[in-house]
Amino acid sequence: MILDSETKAVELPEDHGNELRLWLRLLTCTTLIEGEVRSRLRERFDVTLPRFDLMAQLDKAPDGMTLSDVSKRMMVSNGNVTGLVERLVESGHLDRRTSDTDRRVQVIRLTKAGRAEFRKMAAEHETWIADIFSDLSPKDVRELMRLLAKTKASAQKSAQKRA
Amino acid sequence: MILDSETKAVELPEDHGNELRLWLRLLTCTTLIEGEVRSRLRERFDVTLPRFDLMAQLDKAPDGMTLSDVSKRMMVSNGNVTGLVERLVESGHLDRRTSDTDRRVQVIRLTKAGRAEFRKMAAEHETWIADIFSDLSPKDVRELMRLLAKTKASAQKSAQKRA
DNA sequence: CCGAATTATTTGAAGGTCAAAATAACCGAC
DNA sequence: GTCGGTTATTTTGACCTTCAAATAATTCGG
Repeated sequence: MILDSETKAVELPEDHGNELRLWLRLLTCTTLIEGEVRSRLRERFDVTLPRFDLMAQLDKAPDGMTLSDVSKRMMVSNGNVTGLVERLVESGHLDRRTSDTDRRVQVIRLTKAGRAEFRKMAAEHETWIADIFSDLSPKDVRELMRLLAKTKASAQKSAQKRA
Repeated sequence: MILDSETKAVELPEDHGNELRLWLRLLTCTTLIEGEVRSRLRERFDVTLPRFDLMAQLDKAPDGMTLSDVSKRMMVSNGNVTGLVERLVESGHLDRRTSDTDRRVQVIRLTKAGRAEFRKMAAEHETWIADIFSDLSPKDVRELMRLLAKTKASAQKSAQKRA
């Protein structure tokens, strides 16, 4: 806080240019990589990224997940998941059933075919990612992991405060 | 390459788990921050992120931009920009005119009102970003900038190869 | 000048996304 | 048991997004 020539308190606008530039760079990186993954998934497997992501979640949960679980994990809205699941059940990748113990709950699982399909995609996907990051040394990777963890914590704290 | 017990050449599947985890963390960070910015923009100014981003591009270009320029800068499709611009012209934030020298080209600019509105939003936006990254030291910020630049270059190289 | 290739933009179809409202089912206190 | 609050999901409406095809205008070689 400083006092101006008329002795009135004014805020000194701080310079947050570096943080802003960092955010733009982070966004650019992610957009770039995401776009690359997206188009490879389409080309090679004719599948969208959201479908791939949903299947990835289910692959880690052999006993299935509820729609709410999925929506939390994927950080997307409930209504979004409804539609996504709808289309994947339609195409035979997912199995959906109402829970025995709570009739509000839908439990979804990969079908046998869905799982096989996903495993194929996942294997190739992993090599794409490796290639995309191939110019980073193991040390770079470790360091980025560390700094991004810190970033995530900072962002969560900021979001928390507001909520 | 190794030889298995039946003397047949097989690929040794390398472990790219770290790169994969790095990618997921990068994605999580970005999604988290983007969601936060998105909801603050909605709450405070009732504006969507894509509109804000488009206006941000135009704010840096007093003489306007063509739709193609915008779509390259924003890394989104042409058709996308058409619709976005359509709605912003409608709401009086943007001015759109056909180029004098090339009648295929549409030049768009911020209107006076649009620019004023954007400046207000941008100022506040910058403080949000600063807050979101506030737990990072200046050194962390520098280091992240450096590593993300390296990541971007690596990703671009990988995308290049494929195209 | 003419036609082919290129470039800028729009349109259309399908899908993804959110917030908010609606529906449905559970749960706990009476 | 039933009323009220909570939780799980779906629906709705608006918007964003992409790709591919269509339209329109420019450029350039001949």
